[in-house]
Amino acid sequence: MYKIEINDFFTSAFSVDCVIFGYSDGEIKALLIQRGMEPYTHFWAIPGDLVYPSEDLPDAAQRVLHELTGLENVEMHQSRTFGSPNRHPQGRVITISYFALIRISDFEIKASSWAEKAMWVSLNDIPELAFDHNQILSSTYELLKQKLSNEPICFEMLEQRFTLNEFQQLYEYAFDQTLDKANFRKKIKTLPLVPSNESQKNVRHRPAKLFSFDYEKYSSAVKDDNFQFKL
Amino acid sequence: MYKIEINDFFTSAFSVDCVIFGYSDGEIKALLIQRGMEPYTHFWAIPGDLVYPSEDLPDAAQRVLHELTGLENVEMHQSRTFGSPNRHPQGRVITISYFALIRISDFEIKASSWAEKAMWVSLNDIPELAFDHNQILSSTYELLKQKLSNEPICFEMLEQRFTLNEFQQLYEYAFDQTLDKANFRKKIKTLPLVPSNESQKNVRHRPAKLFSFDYEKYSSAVKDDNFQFKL
DNA sequence: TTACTTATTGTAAAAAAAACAATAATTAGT
DNA sequence: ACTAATTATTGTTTTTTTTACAATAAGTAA
Repeated sequence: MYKIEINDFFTSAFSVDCVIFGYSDGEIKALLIQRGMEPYTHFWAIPGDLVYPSEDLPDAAQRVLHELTGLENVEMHQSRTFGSPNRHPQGRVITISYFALIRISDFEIKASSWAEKAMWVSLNDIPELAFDHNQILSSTYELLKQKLSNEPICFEMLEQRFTLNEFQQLYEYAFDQTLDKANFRKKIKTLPLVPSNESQKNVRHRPAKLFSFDYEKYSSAVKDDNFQFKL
Repeated sequence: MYKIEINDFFTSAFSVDCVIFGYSDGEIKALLIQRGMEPYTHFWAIPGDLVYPSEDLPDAAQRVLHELTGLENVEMHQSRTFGSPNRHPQGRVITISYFALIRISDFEIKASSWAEKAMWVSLNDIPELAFDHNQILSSTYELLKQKLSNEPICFEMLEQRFTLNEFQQLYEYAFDQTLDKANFRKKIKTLPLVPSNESQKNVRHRPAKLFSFDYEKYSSAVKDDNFQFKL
């Protein structure tokens, strides 16, 4: 049997894949690109690419996302790592998936580098994706749902100002259940939601008031009162 | 500027690190080895090693754990991935950490391959470890604690038969709080705990009855009644 | 028999969640 | 100015869950 040498190990590469979630029109969406490059040319995919040999992973995620979609300054968190030996046709490539939630309207997406297109796709309409990206996306969505009930991250994808109904609907969508409106409002009374003096426009009924989430108040409540977000 | 070629990417390696938790004498412990090899010779470390170029990650975790500690057939789950460019002095090595919970008394540990020693170390007494292993261990312990409150994994580290007090004490240790015994027992009434006809031995007071956890009943309850473990 | 500690059951108070009902408010359109 | 439409908002009651605390019965080793 051939004896493996230390250098035989240093023959792999790794990539980062950036699962970016957004919310609009009552649906959670993911940012996808169309590949303009081998392999899987013209397939839709999660934005991702190889990591430079001396680049840190979070930096790589930011760089790759920017190169392919134009998105800048998006802070991502680690999701899972996928490493089947044959997941990449060009060699052994392990991928570390990262994810972030952003407000769709805050960013302009623009396909560049080898991305032919970039667009938001509702989680209900995800096509067949390149590599094992369907698996990456769905496992990251599970992680997202878990975080949604324990951390106030939904406000990263809601508009900066939102109605309480929009807030509720996001949860109803994610957990696939309807919630009692009155009780929902009682529950969120403990959260640091700041009412603005503006309201919904162009609706032919009483408009809902717009609220925003006060992150500072939230983190000081967590520290001082041991407050715990839970929905 | 030097143009990077595809082959420049395929110059990295990756490893798996196996965080094995156990419970005895009222403390959660981790299985550590002492390194008998460069780098970090004689340092204590989490059992881990490089992954073969065409080996799947879960397989690698099992193999490495077996080679270093003698443990066989331990099913592990993925924790996090650590990839700082300089975390390994011999090159770019990303590590994927895996973890498992086992019953200490069910296995005999035996250092082999390049491990000089292998032993269980209480989480209260973890020394300085090789590489970034202190960080890997503590972040995996956080993950463990999170899982402890949502999944019935504690029974993987309790003795196969345990008293309700031992069960309670494990939670008190992990979450660093005392619990009311009467209320704890009411809470766990919904769990499929099967009383055995044996009791504690060699105690000079009424012995506690020994229970075991019925995994089959649990999974069918999850499926049929939508039961959710929560402690 | 005694000391020890657990098992087991109970009760009352407090808090949280769920279910449901009623009223107030605001806008677009007529 | 009025109306239809629909949501916003508050309130009440019931049910369930959690918490706190107490008391008694029971089994074993010394």
